[in-house]
Amino acid sequence: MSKATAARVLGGYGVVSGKIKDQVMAAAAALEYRPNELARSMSTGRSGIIGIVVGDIENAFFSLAVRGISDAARLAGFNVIISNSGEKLDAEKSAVDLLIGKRVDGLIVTPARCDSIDHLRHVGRAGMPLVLFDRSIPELGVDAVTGDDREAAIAAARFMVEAGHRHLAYVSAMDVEDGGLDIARISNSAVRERVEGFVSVLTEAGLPNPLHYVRLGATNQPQTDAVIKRLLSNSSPPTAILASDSLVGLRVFKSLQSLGLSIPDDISMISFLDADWTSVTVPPITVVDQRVYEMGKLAGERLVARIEQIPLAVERLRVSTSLVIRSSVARIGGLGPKRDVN
Amino acid sequence: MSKATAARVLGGYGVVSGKIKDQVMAAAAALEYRPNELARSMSTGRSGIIGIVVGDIENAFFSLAVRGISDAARLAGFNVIISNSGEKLDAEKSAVDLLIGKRVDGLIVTPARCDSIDHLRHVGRAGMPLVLFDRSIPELGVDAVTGDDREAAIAAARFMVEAGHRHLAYVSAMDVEDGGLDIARISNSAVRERVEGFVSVLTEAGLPNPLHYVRLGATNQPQTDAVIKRLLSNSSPPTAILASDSLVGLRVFKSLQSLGLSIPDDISMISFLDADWTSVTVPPITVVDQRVYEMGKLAGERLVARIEQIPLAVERLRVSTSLVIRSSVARIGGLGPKRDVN
DNA sequence: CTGAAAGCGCTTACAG
DNA sequence: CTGAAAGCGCTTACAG
Repeated sequence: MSKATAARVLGGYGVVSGKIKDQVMAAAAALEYRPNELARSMSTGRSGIIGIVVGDIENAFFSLAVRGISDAARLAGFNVIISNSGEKLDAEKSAVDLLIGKRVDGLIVTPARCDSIDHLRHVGRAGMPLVLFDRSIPELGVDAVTGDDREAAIAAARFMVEAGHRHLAYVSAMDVEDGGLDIARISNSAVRERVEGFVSVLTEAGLPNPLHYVRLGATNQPQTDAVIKRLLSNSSPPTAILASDSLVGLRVFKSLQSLGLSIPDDISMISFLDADWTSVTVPPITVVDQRVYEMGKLAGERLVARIEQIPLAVERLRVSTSLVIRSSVARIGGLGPKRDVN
Repeated sequence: MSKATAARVLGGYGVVSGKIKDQVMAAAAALEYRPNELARSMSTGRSGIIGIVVGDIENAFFSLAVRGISDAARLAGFNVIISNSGEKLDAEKSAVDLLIGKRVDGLIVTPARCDSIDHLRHVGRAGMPLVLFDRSIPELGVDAVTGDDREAAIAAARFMVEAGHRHLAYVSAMDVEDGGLDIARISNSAVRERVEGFVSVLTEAGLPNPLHYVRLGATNQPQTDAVIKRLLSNSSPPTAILASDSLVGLRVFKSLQSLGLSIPDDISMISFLDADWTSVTVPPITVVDQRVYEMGKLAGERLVARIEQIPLAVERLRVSTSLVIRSSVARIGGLGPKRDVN
């Protein structure tokens, strides 16, 4: 029989008689035939692959997200190929290029910077849908799935303020080039919005200098130790710290621990992400639960819808967060903070 | 000029004059040309992709390993495509099939079961090198990168025995079908070897019933709670627990905590893997440091060497582990265990 | 229902 | 140094 006929049954397209079909299947099984997906993709123009570029696969935030995306992808018959940018713009650029080269059917990326978008425009021009994850870039005109970062930070900060805290710090891992901190110029929209929310609560509460204790650059343990030490050496040091993600949170926790400070008696803290470690420390840590799996799933579903050309308005999808209250925030009484630290 | 010439400069092969080269490059840049890697792979027979099938990407063990593999791959000019088996044989089979279909240049897989290997033989027959990760299957005749699981378990068990413990438990997440426990039939070689090591120490120390407290099936929190409860309801319950991985370790920790037991006064424990959470608990947990990143890197390098057809004997590469002693194992004095639990 | 041809976008010899 | 042809393994119309 002809190759075309065999191809029809193996490829599952066209029409073939039952008898021949059986013969082909038998032969294919005997020869351990597996279709060459590469060739198939070349003809059909679809690779069946979704490309993902995340900041750091070792970060629980991203690995959970990846599982969400993968589950959505698998359900729709897609596979995923994952790249790590390490939150470096250059790595992100080449990852995107590579994935375009592999002719993925669509891309999900966590942009390291929201102010450098040429490489992201390429993907649209290459005819592939793109959905942004965790961070949004309105100018790009593509879908984005994020948390409700502003509201989350507001809830966390408000919780601390209501507990009586007057000096609150926000600590993030974001790399910063210059010393000056201009909120509007924070290039990661998630961090920017969190800081905005944080600052708005402090302003609302009539606290002075809301930006005073906002610190970026806690990218590793030594850096974090330095950040914390500087924070606490202040004349009226913060009594509560909001950590921008669970990695930062863990580092802050370790810093505090190594300084011999006890939580929440000496200092209070809240961390983003309901990570493993937050529930087994003493005390357990109050966290912002981000529902990352849902975020990933939503992003995956959205991308699939785009690939399948379902008509949809470009949107920013926000997944709501909630505060999981544990025991890391002290209630501070009467006149000013109770502390015995310096 | 001809397509062939343009292809030569874009593809970086053959010889082209400098002048023409510049023209082509300029035109390519203007048109935002990206080579179609699919087509390239079809012609060359190389996809530049390494396939990875892991048990669970959310498990820190695997995400660290994936980073090791990815780093090795990237250094050699390969990209990775990751699949999750969830430790399910069926999912693993289809992942392997899929990756073969994608014509990856080689595969690294963490076999869910070491006693079901047909699908793994396929990859060799499809002409692709395979390296096993974390678990070894000698019959398959392919490279494997593992920890020194036997020695690691021996070191951990010995540490406990030397601290005076006489009743030691081993808890793992492995799924088991029947109730009976036959070490030789544990289908995950890493777990089997750890149990062997564990048992050998108990035997050597002249302790009765070395298998008595070996428990599998701690696959989630409720299961683990049940396992722990059963263990402790024994007439002479274990005074020390060795957890087979960091997920099990965390669950065991939480179980113990929820029972109101304090570590190490009421009960001691050691966990495999130097995971995040193990250093911030009270007390910090003594762990088996598995150097997973190195394992991943080694596996990646080995696979690359195979892809590049460097002649090498088939080997099992073992990455040594070490015990990180913290404070979760109590020294038990004089006559029998000191405990006040039931 | 089945066959023969063209094409996907590259690379690889083979000529000129 | 450059061009024209063949081929990688599929799918997609188009005939029969």
